[in-house]
Amino acid sequence: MRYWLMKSEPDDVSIDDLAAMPKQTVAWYGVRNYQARNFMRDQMEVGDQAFFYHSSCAKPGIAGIVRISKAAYPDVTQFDPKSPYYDPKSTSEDPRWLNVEVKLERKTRLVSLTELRTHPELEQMRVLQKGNRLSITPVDPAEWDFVTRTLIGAP
DNA sequence: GCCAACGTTGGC
DNA sequence: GCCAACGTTGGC
Repeated sequence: MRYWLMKSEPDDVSIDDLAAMPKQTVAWYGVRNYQARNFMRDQMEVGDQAFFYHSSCAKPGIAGIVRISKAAYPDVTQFDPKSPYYDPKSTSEDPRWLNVEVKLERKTRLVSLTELRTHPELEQMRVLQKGNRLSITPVDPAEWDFVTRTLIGAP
């Protein structure tokens, strides 16, 4: 069982959008980076928990907690010429891109990026490292505990 | 296999 | 909109 941080642009899918989805579940489509894909393919398991992180927006930060509800399978948007995530080099026989599905566990207060940066306990967190661009990053259990217990608190 | 050019990410 | 950092592409 592992912990993760998954970035989403709230203009695309926000924590409130997820809360409004049927079954509060959404396919994590659109990942077009091999390292992030490999995390989903090789390491993510149903039941893993992840921070739902708002990126590329006015208030970047952790907005909720989700759980992996379905293991990786081919991302349908790669085959759709109308999708911004279309990949003409990918074929259904040998799909290049995958997605898992996640289910909302709970919405949290917005723990901003600037707040995360103030805590020495989180210095090593992948998402805080300079130049980090990965949309899916592993979260150390100690970091997970610190954020959930100390910063977010009980539901 | 190298590496320059180019495209993307994402905070500010 | 800017720009640093990084990934990908493609010529050689």
